[in-house]
Amino acid sequence: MPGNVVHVNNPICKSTPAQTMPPKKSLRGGPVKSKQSESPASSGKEQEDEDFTVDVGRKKRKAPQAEKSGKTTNTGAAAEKKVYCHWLMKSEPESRFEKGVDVKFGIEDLKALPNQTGCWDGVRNYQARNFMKDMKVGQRAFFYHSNCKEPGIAGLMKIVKEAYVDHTQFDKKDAHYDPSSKPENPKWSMVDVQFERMTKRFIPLAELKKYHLQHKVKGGALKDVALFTRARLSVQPLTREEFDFILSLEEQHPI
DNA sequence: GCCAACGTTGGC
DNA sequence: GCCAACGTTGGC
Repeated sequence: MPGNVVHVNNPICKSTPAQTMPPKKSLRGGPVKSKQSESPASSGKEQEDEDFTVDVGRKKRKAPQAEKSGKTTNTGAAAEKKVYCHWLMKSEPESRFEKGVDVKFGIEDLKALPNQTGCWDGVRNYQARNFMKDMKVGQRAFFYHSNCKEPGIAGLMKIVKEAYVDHTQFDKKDAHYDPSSKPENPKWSMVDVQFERMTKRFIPLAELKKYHLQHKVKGGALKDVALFTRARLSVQPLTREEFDFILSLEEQHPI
């Protein structure tokens, strides 16, 4: 573990939710409490999730600047919002300095945190943030290694706390400080995630791309996967089919 | 290090 | 609201 937990910082996680830490490096203390137990969603049984769409009536254009998420221009008509239950979240496993701060945070870093749990902070893109706001406790996400020697999926994690204010937006020392965001009206959110397991084998981006290209032609689960159709999004939704297909690759020989 | 894709900003 | 300039992401 990082000598001092201190800066595991990335577009991601640092702190451990629960955690009481020396006041000094605060940040880390994490966001307040982490009641990991009583989580709404996971009470009772694992709700078998299936993707579906919800009628959200007409969209209210709130207004923040560029806050348009999809291309759904919505002129009054009823809008539909797809509900996802599976996710892919990107983080960089290799050191890189942003504003003097190392943003490295690979799956091993998550695993090394107390309770193998951390908060996914640093997301500064509205679409990605909105997807995090849609996440529910108990849902699974792939931990994707980006901007590194071998990009691809390294493991699985679970959402253990739903979206709440990302405190790093107010921290001048943080790599993702956002001076335009005010505490009275925070712009950015984060969720807490817990390491679940490594995938049985690393699933390289290049392999996923081969399937994507193949599926675009012949049809298949990955024909529209966000990893390629919305490549720059750091938090992406996956349909159940996409998630299951990718997970099944663990058992297959690489192509 | 290059650069394509695409998100954000800000003038008009 | 349009759109050019600019900035960022992230594969290669």
